[in-house]
Amino acid sequence: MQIFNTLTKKKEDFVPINPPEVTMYVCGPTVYDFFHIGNGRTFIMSDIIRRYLEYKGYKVKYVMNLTDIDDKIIRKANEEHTDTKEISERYGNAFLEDISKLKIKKADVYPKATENINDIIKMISDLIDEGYAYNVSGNVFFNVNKFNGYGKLSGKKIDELEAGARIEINDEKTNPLDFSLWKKAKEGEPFWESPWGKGRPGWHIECSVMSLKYLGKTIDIHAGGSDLIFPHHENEIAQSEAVNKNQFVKYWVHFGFLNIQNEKMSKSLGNFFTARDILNKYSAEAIRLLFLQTHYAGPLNFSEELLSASEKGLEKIKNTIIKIKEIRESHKFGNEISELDFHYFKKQFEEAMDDDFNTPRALAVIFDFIKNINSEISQKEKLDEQFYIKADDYLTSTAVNVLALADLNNFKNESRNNLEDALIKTLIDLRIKAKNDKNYQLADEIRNRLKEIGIELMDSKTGSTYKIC
RNA sequence: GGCGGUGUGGCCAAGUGGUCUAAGGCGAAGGUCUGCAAAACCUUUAUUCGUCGGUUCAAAUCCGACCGCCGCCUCCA
Repeated sequence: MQIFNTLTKKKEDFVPINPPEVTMYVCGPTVYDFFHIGNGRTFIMSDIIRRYLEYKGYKVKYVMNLTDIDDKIIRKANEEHTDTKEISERYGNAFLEDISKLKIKKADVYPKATENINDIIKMISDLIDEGYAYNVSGNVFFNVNKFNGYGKLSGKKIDELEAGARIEINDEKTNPLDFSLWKKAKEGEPFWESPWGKGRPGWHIECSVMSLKYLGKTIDIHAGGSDLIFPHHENEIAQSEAVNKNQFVKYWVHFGFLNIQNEKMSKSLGNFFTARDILNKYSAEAIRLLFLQTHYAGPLNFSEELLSASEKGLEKIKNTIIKIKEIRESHKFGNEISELDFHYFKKQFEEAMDDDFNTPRALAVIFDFIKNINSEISQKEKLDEQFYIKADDYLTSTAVNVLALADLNNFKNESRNNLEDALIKTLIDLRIKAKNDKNYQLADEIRNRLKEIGIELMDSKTGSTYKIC
């Protein structure tokens, strides 16, 4: 398996430090608002990586932090005349709700900055003791010139950055590139006691601290949006490696932006949709399918038209899975044997995913598989049970478990509500009677009226099936 | 100014030296099945990969120039 590593700018063989364990850290949200669907791309694609690693037999330890204290949260709290805790809890909970709706597997831990203040203070103290950081009347900064490898992730050079000179001049810093580890509290701001006085942690330090605390000195994978490469991840490397004297991260993974009309979706441009709003109009699976159709590192132009197209494509996958399940449950098997090479499709799927999580290719394999399955079903009179077992296994392990493009629980709820099921079956029976009497007007009326309330009937030689939309 | 990404059919998108007259999805056209639908299947839908040159027996794929779009360098997934 190969992963493109931002640090080396190459695809590299994936060799975890301590197999079968894989440690993975993903930069989570700052909880000051609902997250937008562009942020959602990072969460979903990280989830795909995690799920595929599990498919490969790795035991993934997955940590995602929640930044629950920072300028934006303070500003929001002031605007609403409340405190930062209320804001961060509100949006932290909303975040957990939304990622759950997006069918993202839970992290092992969602550590919060404010719950790790002591560890943060400890790391800052260590950085000061070792000469990497300095305190200027209550503000502590990291001295980038002290850290040799500064710029190695983003490919930037310190002197060139200085020449760029778009950095705010701050008299307290010895170098404009130095970044805050500890921010002195201003009047009315929330604060924690520290050796440098009342204040709060800077943004970058929390990831270094929590990554170390929950996953160790060197972790396998650290992922996040491309906009975090500089300065956030660069700074994390500097802090962590300065203190730990160990390589911080083995594989850096960065996700491309979600664009709207070719522009990066962002809060500041105002061109965003919250994941929440999108989920009200489209299924989580369609959102996932849309994201999977583009490689994770490239840009993805987002539009509702594309989402609708994905919703259609998803139907094809879902219909096939439902059909296979129904045939298995009804035991309507024959004894015809399929020549279909299931092993080939499994291999193709794995080759695609092994190649830096090439989900567009993996999807092509799945769609190809589905076409073959349906083709077999429509060409042969009755296939044997083995065929359906293998087809079911394949789609469950790939489309359902790795890509989460279908939720088996939902299918069950749809068909297992006994009363509802019996009612619909009664109507179906009556309609078949009408059909047999060539009373097509009545038959069509039953079908149309059921459709109006969201129940779609589909006729086949053996009878009618239904699905709830 | 520095660094990076990207340009493939109507739309989205994979492919980075020969298997490419280019995967897959959406859309469109025709057909099979059906009382009609829906679903599904079959067939068709790029001799061409931003433009112009070059390297090579061979290029969407390598090199050069040019054009277009986007991003990072400031908080940002």
